[in-house]
Amino acid sequence: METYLDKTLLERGPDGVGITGKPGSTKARIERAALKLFAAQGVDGVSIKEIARACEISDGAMYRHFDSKESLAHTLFQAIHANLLAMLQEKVSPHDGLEATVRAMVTAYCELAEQDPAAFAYHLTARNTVLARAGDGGADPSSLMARRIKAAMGAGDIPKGDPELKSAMALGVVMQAAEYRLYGRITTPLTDLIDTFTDGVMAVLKAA
Amino acid sequence: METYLDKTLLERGPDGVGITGKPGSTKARIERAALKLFAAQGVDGVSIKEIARACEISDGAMYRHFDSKESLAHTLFQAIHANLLAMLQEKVSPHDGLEATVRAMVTAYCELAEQDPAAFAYHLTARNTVLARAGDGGADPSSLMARRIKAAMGAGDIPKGDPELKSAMALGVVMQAAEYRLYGRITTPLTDLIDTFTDGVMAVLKAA
DNA sequence: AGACTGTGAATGAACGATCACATACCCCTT
DNA sequence: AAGGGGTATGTGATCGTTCATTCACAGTCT
Repeated sequence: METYLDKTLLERGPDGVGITGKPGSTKARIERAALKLFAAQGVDGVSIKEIARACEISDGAMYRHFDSKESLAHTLFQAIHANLLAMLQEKVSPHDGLEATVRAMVTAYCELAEQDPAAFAYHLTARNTVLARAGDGGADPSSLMARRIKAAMGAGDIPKGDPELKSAMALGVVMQAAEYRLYGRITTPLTDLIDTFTDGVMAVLKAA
Repeated sequence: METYLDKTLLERGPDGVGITGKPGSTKARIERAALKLFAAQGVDGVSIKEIARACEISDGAMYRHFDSKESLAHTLFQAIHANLLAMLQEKVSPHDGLEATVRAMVTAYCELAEQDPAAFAYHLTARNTVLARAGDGGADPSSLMARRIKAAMGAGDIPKGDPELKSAMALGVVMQAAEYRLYGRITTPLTDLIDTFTDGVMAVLKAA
């Protein structure tokens, strides 16, 4: 099942750079090829042979670097997820106010989406199929946001309500736009929209 | 590749009711079983045998009712899409103001999500993989929204900007929350949140 | 009799994974 | 500097399985 992701956008990512392997290494080339294909066709829609052909090695060689297709898909997702979380945590400080936290989060998503669209697209489509129900115990961006929102509610900065719900509504503002960008319905680089997103998210949070 | 959709929610849909076939008919039972499985595991993650077993018929009998798995998946998606559009168009009138239009759209999504979570979940995950880039020429809910937003911008009701972008941001408020609901992160029925969503969307649209 | 609906074995293709074998590279000893 | 053993890497044929689809056949209605 093929998607309609913007192919030129997918090619925009770093070239020989993988996720786990050293840039230029075979492992990195496998990861990069797999990432593009997973993003465009879904994990189930891609065969080992296809990935191997895309990075010009034999099927057998794949298994010198990864135990299985499932493990490759899982490794890639976890690495991207960890990377996103790191980008976020590096931008946000515990002393920041709500708006600064929102901006940090928006920026992290926008930067990943523009720097490495394939990684972002794979993360976007796979997050619900691989992330366990309870998540990793609140270590995901959304839980982090929910906690900040709860604190802001307690401090009276924004109206009270279900923090999880408000977090979803806030996240949606950015994520849906990012999805539109991946599918070519929006062409403005997301990094140019950080202010717009921040304002939009703040407006949602302040709404009753 | 299994997802972590809320299984009890998936079961909540109408039982022998399919999409195309008469309720209770074999065709309807196939459609219902396929819908649940597609929603939970993705089209590529489900085999014909699996669907057949789920509705207690033989593999061969499947082909008395559908040409292929792909055609079954496509038929289901198109029917749900058309149904969603009909629900929306029946609620919205050309004379309505922006807020009434927003409310109509929010209501359509929320009602489908609660009445038939499996159909909604499948629509949610499949819309990007099956809907062509240019869509069906603006006959999707989002394009409809974008047109209304553009008109409201022209009338000076909301700040000017890219209607497609604003439409994405507005849609995201509802869709991300709906996704959270499907994955069990929110337990409030979406139909109880129509006011909240409408307010949130309006806040986003009014934001600079 | 004839149309419709169902069965389950069969078919060929594609899949993920493994294997014996080959080549490249590095470090150690001479 | 030369040689040799070991490890890492790559190959492509091959395995058993599963896949979507087809088919001859059998009930079940009208």
